[in-house]
Amino acid sequence: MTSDDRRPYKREGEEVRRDAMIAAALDLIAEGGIAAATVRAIAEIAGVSPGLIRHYFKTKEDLTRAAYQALMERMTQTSALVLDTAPDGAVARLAAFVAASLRPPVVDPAAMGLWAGFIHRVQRDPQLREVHRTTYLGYRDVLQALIAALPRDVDAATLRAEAIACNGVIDGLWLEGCALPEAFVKDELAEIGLRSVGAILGVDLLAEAGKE
Amino acid sequence: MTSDDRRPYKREGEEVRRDAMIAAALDLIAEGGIAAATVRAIAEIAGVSPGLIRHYFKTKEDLTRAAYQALMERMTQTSALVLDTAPDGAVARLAAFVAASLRPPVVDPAAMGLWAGFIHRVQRDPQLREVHRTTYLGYRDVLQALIAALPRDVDAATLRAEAIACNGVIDGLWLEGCALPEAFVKDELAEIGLRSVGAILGVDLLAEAGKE
DNA sequence: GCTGCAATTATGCAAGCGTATAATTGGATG
DNA sequence: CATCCAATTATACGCTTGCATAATTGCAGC
Repeated sequence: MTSDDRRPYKREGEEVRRDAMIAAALDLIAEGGIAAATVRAIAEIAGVSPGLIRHYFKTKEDLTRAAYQALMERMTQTSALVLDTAPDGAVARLAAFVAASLRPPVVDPAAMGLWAGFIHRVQRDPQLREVHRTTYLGYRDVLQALIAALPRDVDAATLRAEAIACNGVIDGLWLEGCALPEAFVKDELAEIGLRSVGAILGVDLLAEAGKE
Repeated sequence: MTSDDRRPYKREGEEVRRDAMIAAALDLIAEGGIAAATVRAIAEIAGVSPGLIRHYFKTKEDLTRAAYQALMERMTQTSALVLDTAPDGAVARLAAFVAASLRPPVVDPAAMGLWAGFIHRVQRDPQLREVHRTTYLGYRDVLQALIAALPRDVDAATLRAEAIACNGVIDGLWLEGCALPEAFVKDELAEIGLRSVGAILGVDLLAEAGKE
């Protein structure tokens, strides 16, 4: 005999379901922190019963790992996208990259909340740590390549230090912009970033950025 | 009739107990994330029964708020402490302050984990947000005062932008040093920070910092 | 259309959570 | 040294959590 109040469902491939669960987890963490991403809540947003999560992820920690990896890949992808539409010229490209990193949608409180929510696990879980290291260094390498393309003459050690410093400026300003959005007027952060990175590198990025 | 297996205790003043609970909460969050800071665990580490927490903090959220405030005050205080023993001269004092912010014990993975753990609540809880704003701006004011003391001639708006930028550099480098401690050799971050802040302000901080 | 099986849902459980409330006790006060 | 009250502990309750397991169902292949 068949029970009649059982939720109807549609069969889906494994990938569809996994992606839906990961997306749901990220949405929940972004909005309500790690604590909000319970198995039941994730299931509800993914349009699925809680049991199915267990079916696709051996444990909740597994789902968390997958979500973090997806997040980092998405962020890296977004950064790469900025470069595709950047203008010609080394200085202009660097300026565009810096400015884009300090404006919405990159500067976004929700993104920071998401990132911060994972930090603790990243520090403890070696697998997550490796994902973090790779993506962070990947971003810095892109920045370093942009700096290296500038019409200057510097040695490798200086270049590395400059890349770290510029990355630090960008990260720090990004952080402050996310944490206290109302403390800065529109484009203030981008201007400060351009001026600071320019000062560190001895290049005028502000003039170049205004041209677009 | 008195029960005989009841835990003996010593009476303490309110402040002693509150401090102990706050310290216990911070320790737990630092080690195991926000999730580890349960009422029972906090009580155990504070050497107290769980019920007492409810007695001194109306709700757990209250304790969380107090812990965050204590954390932020401690961090600012630690950085500012250097100023007491800093050498004379505006440039040297600024250099000492910047360098101290980019070395242990300020640069500390546990501190970052702690900070990250609070971020989400900071974004949503207006009271926590106010604590964050105040302490953040407090730190920036100290930095801005140090910059203003430099033997230069700049207007107020430029000074503010410079303070934000320098704060951004420091925050960003601090973050990277905490997140990937093994990615930098000793004092590398401090040197990069000094060079970058110096470049932004048009002052040579590195030469000055080496003198101590 | 029937069958079989993976995909999916439903149910249950033990543990841990924050909080409320009642009972006990330490130690200053007289 | 008896008293008394705030400081403290103990107990219990209602929820939620992650996870295990059993029951059901959609749908492709015959």
